[in-house]
Amino acid sequence: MINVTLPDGSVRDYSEETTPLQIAAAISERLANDVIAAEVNGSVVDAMRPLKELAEGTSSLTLKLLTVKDAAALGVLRHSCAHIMARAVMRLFPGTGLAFGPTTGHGFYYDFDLDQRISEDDFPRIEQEMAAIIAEGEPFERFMLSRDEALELCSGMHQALKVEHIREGLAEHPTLSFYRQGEFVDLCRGPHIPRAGKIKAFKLLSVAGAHWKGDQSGKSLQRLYGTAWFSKKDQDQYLEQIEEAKRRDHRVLGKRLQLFQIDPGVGQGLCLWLPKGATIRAILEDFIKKELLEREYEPVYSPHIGRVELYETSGHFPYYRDSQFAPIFGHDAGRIIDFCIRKLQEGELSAENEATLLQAAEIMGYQHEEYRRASSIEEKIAALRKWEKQQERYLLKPMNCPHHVEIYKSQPRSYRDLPVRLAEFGTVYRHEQTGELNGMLRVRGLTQDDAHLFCMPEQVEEEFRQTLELVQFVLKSVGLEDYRVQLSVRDPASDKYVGSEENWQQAEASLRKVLSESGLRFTTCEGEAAFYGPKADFMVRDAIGREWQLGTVQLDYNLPERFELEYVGPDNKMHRPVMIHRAPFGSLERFVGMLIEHFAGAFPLWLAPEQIRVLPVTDHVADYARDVVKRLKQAGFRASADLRSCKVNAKIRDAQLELIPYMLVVGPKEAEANSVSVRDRIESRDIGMLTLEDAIAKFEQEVREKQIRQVIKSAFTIQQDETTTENEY
RNA sequence: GCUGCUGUAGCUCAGUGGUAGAGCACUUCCUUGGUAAGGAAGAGGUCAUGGGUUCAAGUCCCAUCAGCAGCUCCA
Repeated sequence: MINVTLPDGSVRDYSEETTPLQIAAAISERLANDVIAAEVNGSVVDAMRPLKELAEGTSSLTLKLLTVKDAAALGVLRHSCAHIMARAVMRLFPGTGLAFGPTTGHGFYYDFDLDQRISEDDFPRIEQEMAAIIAEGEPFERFMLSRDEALELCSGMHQALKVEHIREGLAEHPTLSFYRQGEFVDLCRGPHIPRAGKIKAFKLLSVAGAHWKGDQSGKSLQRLYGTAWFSKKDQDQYLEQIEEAKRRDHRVLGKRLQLFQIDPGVGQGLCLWLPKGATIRAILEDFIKKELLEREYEPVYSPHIGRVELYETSGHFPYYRDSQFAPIFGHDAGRIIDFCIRKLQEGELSAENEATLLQAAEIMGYQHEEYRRASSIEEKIAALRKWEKQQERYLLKPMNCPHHVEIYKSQPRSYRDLPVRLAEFGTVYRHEQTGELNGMLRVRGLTQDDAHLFCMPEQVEEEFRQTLELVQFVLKSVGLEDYRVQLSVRDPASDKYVGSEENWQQAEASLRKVLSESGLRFTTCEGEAAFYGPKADFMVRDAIGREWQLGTVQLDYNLPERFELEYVGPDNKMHRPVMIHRAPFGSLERFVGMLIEHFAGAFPLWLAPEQIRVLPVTDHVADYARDVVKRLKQAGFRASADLRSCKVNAKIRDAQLELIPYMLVVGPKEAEANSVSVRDRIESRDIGMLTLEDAIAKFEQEVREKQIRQVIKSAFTIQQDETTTENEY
């Protein structure tokens, strides 16, 4: 007998062969019908497995029956739907190789190894086949095999990837679980729904390429994405949210509202801020500048390029070489010498090519006596490097920190001067892979609202605390109040990090301590730290529930060491300061792109590029309209008049579509009374006639308070983390 | 960077190997109006670029460039 504790606290004994499904059936037939899976001792398992398996050798367990009402059950449903999709694909495309088929935040995918291309045109027949499988309602059956049996089964089914995975990825597992549904058998950890009929709504969404085990050099697979739900209604809501996200796309709105442009003639990932977009950015910049002055930051400016040595010292150049724009060489032969060094290091330079390259470098003016004398590869590299260092080499700056470090070093610092807080809207350039570029969200030239704080070790926690407070303050000012912090620490097993063990431990401990004390929600991510230090990233949820990585605070004990930063302590000895890198918005491109989507283009009054438009009813009141605009501008508003000789209806429609917060309709009546009829974009109606003074006072208050009167939200409320479930099998 | 899809007027998009199309926007004229589109006329094109196949290419093929989706990456 097994002792089972149910969520209501009741305890009962069941025979070892009893399944959670049978327990449900004993309670009520309806419950049994609703059961999707079970939660035993906190983990989700099949409802069709006998208790003795689930108890894992013990004689008691806690059991929760998961039904369509439990979010955890949705993942089980979707994973089963992935199996059904795979089954349908195998029926329609014989010879399909199976890779992995996990669930995602809102659905599932399955990777297929298949020569024939699946396109969206194939979706209807795949969906039809899936519907047929679901209608048959066959059960999912679990069975266990030894490694040898599993290998035999998978190779018998010609599933080479599964065979490989059992041999390599699952080498530690003595036995392996499989699930059978009709003729379809798949190596799978489970759990699954009892029968296919539980799936009430599903849809294939897209097909795209993927790599076997996420390895870029691995086999190319076709990934089919889909979603599945307990009800048609849930699915419709989800699909509507996808449509809503499309409607908000900042690339579409940015074009329609003339906020920014990315022009192939200028270059991939290089953003042109059009006047309206630039206005939003300028307002945000002014807002932050003012805030930083109050918090005793000092403004600095630094150039867009710097000597390569600067980034060699910082470590950025060697670490991120492939994602930077190529260095600018002052000497014609610089590029050839640089190429030779790299190829020598990689051992890929043939004697013939070496001679050719050197001859070319010589023609360009490289003096190579020392190189000729070199007898080993190391000596050759040293000779080339020595020459290289005598030449000018510049890099478009990928980070602002080295420049700010040099500013710190420009004078001797006393402990009395610390903390030194250097702030700059620093524009940096990164040669992101073409496939990564995405509107303003991922660009090659970006401006960070950057600052570097240099402080004594004992000041670190207080500075970090204040920085967290600043980030929270600025996010709140734009109405973003739903966020969590992700603490990214190093992966102890990796060697990509610079600096000593003590420094890392100290940095991570400080961040963790302050975060814990702050009361902020935070999660820890191993292996996500920057190469020079741990960081706390702000993950902000927007109006329709999507999460964005915006602000970041990073703690750095390493750059001060690399650049040998110092200050004179009270003991009259030299000490090493600690650096904090921080950017509350992250980059202005990304931040504004995110804001466009968050507000769906309808910015609050204090941020709207055009705040007020004056609409004369007839040409006869054009002069009065101009006068109103003039007075609005004198009061500090961004306003214009629509003086076209068309009907006021048309002017209103255009202003509404341009998402201008307020429209002031003026006709003979208003001109007579020195007043305006205010139309509110949000309410989409006339809210009455005010004197111009009263209207200005109303708008001024709204701007002063940074009121956010409307955030267009999605009706969609079912939200889960966008994390893909770990897919061990 | 990889896999796939896409590229026609300023925008959104039709276009079956045989003379380049629509709606909106734009320009001009008429209209002078009261809270989401008044009317008419006009202008606007190297069909992304470069090759190829063909009597004939926007349409078929190849390459390049750019965009999109996903993968991989993100200081």
